[in-house]
Amino acid sequence: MGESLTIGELAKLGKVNLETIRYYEQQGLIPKPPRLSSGYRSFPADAVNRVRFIKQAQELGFSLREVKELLDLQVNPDSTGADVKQRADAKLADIEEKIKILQAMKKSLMNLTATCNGKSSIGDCPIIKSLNSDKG
Amino acid sequence: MGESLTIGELAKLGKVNLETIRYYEQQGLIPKPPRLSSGYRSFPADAVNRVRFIKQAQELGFSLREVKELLDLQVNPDSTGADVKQRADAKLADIEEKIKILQAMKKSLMNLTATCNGKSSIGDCPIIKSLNSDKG
DNA sequence: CTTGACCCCGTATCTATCTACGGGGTTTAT
DNA sequence: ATAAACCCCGTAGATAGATACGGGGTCAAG
Repeated sequence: MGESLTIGELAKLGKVNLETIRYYEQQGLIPKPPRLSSGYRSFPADAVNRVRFIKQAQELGFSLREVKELLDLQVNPDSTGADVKQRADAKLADIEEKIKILQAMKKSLMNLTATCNGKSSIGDCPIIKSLNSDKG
Repeated sequence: MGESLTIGELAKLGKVNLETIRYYEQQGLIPKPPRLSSGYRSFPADAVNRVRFIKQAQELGFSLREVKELLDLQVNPDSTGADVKQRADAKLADIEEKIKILQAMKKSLMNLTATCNGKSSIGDCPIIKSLNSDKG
């Protein structure tokens, strides 16, 4: 353990473009890594996890700004525990909301595949309807 | 019921910009509405649900292209049930994956708030680590 | 029958998130 | 010690998803 990575290695392991790494660094999503005497970046091995986390969170509909907020929850050591808790709770609410909606979508889709299980025409199976339950 | 909406009303009810409605129509996410003699669009009342669905799905990380695929599941009447089922199952897998990741994030966050419950400094509560369980 | 709010369309502009380019140093394998 | 492969930086270009602009019709109230 404790291997360090070049930007290219990190990009490959994180399954993103090399330029994306530089972009994330610029945006403060990845801490600025130390440099070798050559000027090359030298990333710690666990930077891979951070890159993947960013990508996954994005796929869940979080903007990079929001991802940064999530990451800052664990990084910011000068914020009080209470402050962190408050922000974490807000994120938690976001997450729970997403889960709820996804579960409603899942239910509708399962209903759709059950209803239209291999033959009948569909017309208007209620994918949309099962959302929009109550929120405004 | 059966009221029809102007584009402006639809935008307001759907909580999006008016231009966004035209954009969605252009992109095939909203069916082209009939026009009044004036040329004004006349949307059915339930277009609101569609707009909201689109927004919600986006917040869950689906691109507009993917949203369209979801919507087409219910609209396309000339696809066989089996075809629809296959595509629905694919979407279902996407959704379940998202739910899984969100649940992992939720767990980590809850752990974080529990651990750092109002006082201790945090340092490196494992938000990131609990993701990246196994997928590649 | 005018005024303000609303709609039309086409086109241009904006933001977020990358991705590519170009000219140059560095490392590595032969 | 040289060629391939990699990295640096700054800047430009690409893509998705809106948003805005501008010149002009339309509708409803007074």
